[in-house]
Amino acid sequence: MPVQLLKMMKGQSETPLPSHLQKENLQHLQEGRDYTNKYIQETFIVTGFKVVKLPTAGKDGRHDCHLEVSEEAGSAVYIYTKPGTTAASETASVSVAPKYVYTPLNHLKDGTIVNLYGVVKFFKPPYISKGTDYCSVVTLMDPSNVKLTCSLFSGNLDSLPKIYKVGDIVRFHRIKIREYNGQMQGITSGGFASLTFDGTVGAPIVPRTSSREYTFMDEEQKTIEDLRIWAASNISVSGPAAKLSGVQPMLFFDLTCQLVGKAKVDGSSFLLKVWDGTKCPYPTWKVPVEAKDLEGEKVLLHQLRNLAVDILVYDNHVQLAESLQIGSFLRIYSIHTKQASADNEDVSHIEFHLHGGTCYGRGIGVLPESNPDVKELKAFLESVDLTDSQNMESMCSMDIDSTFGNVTDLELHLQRCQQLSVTVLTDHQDLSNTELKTITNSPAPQQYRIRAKLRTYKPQKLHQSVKLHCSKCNSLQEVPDRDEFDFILHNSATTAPNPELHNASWYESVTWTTQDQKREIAIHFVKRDEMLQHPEDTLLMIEGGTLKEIWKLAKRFKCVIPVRSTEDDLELLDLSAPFLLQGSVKYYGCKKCSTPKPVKNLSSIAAEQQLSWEPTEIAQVLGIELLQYVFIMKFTLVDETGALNAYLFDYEKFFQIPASEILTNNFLQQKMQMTMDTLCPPGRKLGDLPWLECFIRSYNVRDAMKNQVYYQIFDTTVAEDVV
DNA sequence: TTAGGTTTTG
Repeated sequence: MPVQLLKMMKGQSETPLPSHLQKENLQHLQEGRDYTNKYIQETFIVTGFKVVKLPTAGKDGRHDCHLEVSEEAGSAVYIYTKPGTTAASETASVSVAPKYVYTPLNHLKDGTIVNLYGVVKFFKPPYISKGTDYCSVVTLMDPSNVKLTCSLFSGNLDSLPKIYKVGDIVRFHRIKIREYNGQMQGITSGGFASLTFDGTVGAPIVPRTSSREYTFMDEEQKTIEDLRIWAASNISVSGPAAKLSGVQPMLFFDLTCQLVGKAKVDGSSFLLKVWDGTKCPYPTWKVPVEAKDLEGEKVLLHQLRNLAVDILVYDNHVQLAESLQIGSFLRIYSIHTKQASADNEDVSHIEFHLHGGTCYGRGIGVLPESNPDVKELKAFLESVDLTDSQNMESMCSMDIDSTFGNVTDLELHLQRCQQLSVTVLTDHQDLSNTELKTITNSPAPQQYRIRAKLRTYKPQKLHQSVKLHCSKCNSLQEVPDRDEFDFILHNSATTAPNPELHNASWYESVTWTTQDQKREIAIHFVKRDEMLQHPEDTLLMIEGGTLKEIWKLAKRFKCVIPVRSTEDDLELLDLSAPFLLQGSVKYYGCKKCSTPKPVKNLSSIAAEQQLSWEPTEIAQVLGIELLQYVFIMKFTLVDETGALNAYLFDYEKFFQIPASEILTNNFLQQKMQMTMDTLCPPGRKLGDLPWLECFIRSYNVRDAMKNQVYYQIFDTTVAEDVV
C-alpha cells in the first residue's frame, strides 16, 4: 500500500489531489462498487503495519516506503468519523484483504500457526465434547499425500467448519500445529477461521462459513479447482449413502432425511422419526413411546406412518438430538441397520440405531436448506403423494407385491432368485433330489442332494458365526476379543527388552523409550542375505508394543510377531494372543496342540529362495498348530415334505468370503449380510423364499444317553450372480 | 479442558 504525504497549509493541501478523483462520503460506501477514482477524506489510524522500502524510492516523487498491513500480522485500520456523517458506530474497523500464505501438509512444523487447504478425508460432525465446547475432528489430505488430523473446538457450533461429506474442501486460517504421538496435529487457536467448499469437480465455488467477513481471492478459485481434481482420483468417498428404499441390513450407512418427530425414550436414548420420501422394503421397528412424549405434527406423522422410520440415538447423541428442530434436514452418519427377529416372530424387522460414541464419524449433522442434497430431497418430498403412501398400507409391507410401484433393484434380484436356485453344487451333479422327510426318516450316515428353502438361520448376528477351528484336535473356540490381546500385551510390556538379544545375525533391532519413559519398545527386523527388505516384504518381531502400534505396523509390514525377551532368547506371547498379524488378519495357535519352538527357526524361512512368509509355514517352524477361521451356522431348511437343521461349516467356499477377513472388513460383512438376505429375505412369506440346492450329509453323534443324527452342508456354494 | 478417527451388540 503506497503512502504519499500531502503537506497541509492552513487546512489546504499544498499539492492538490489529481483532478479525476471524486470525494465519496463514508455513509454512501457500498460493497462491490468500483472506487478506483474515488477517495474518502477522513482521519485514519493504522496499527500493526510493516514498513517496506520501495525499490523505486526517490524516482516518482512518492514517499520511499510502503506501509504493509495484513490481518495475519494483526493490522487494523481505524477511521474517525464526524458525528452525523454516518449511521455506524463512532469507530468503524475495516479489515484489509491480506495476502495469505498456505502451507502444504508435508511442510507443517511443530508449534507454528499456519493457514492451509485440504480435502476432507474423514470427519466427525460437531458434537458436544466432554469439556465446555463443541468438537469436530477433521482429517485432511492434500496433493503431498500427507494426512493431518485436526481437533477443532468452539463454544459456538457455527464457527466450526460446515463439512457435510468426505471430499469437501476446507481452508483453515490460523490453525495451530502441534506434534502428537510422532505426527503433526492441528488444533484450533485464537482467531481460527474456516471456509468449506463442495469438493465436486465443476460444482459452484461457494464458501460455507459463519464469518461475516472473509477474504477469498480469485487465485484461490484455482486452488479449489485443482484440489477437486486431485481429490477425484485420490480420496475415496465415504461409506454407502442410502435411501430408505435401498437399505439392507447393511450394518452402517449415512442417511439424508427430514425430521418429522422426536421423543424422549429414557435417559440414555432418544427417538428421531425421519423420512426421505422412499419406503423401506422391510418391516421396520416402531419404538414404543408415550403419545405425550412425541413431538411433531400429529397429522403429518399419521400420514407418514408407513414412510417414516424410527431411529434410536444413544448416549452422547441424545443432547444434540433433543435440540433438533422438527422439519429440519439432517444427515445422520453411520446409522446401524440391524436385522432382528424375536423367536415368536415369523418375520424379522429392521432396526435403526445411532450408537453411542463418535468413532467412524458417527453423529448427526443439520444441513442448511441451501445444501444441494437438501434441495433435491425437498423437491422429492414435495412430489410424494401422501394419499398413495396411505394406500400402500393395504399392501402389507411384509408381503411385497411385484407390482409395487417402486420396484427396487433388490426386488428384481429377488424375483430372479425365486426361479433359479441361489446356491449351486460344486460336485455330484448327477445325483437326484431327495425330499427332506425321506432324509429325516433314514439312518445316518448318508449323502443327499436337496432342493429346499432357507426358513431361518442362526446366528442372526453374522459376526457371531465366525469361530476358530483346530483341525488337529477338532476343537472350536471363540475368536479372542481385543481386550484379551491388549491385556497380554500390557503384561508382556512389563518385561523390558533384553539388550543382549538385539541385533542377531538374522535380524536388526531398533529400540526406543516412550515419551513418558514408561515403556521400552524393541523392533527386530528379520533380514534376508544379511540385508533388510522392503517393508511390504518384511517380517518383524516387536516387544513392548501396544495394540494400536502393532495394528499400525501390521498394515505397513508383511508380518508382525509380538514377542518378549527371556534371559537367553525371544519367545512368543501367550497363545490367547495372535502369534502373527498380517494386514488386518490375526492368526492364532491352538493352545492344546502347539509346542512353541525357538523363534530363530524363522531364519530358515528367510533364507528360502522364494520368500513368501506364508502363515502356515511360519506356524510350522514356530511349532504352532494354526487355528483356522471358519463360519459355523445353522440353517433351518424346509421343503413341501418337512424340515431339518443343517450345519454350515465353511472356511471360504460357501460364501466365497474368507472367514479370516470378515471380522475386520466392513465391505465383506455387508456382502455376507446381503448374501444372507438373498438366501433368506427378511419379511417374506415361505412361498416367496428362493430355492437352495445343496448337498448335505447326515452323521451320528453319540453320547452316553442317546444317538443323534446331524446334517452338514457340503460341496455347495452361493450362486455367482448372488454374491 | 474438550480430542487425539478405527463402529454396538441397547
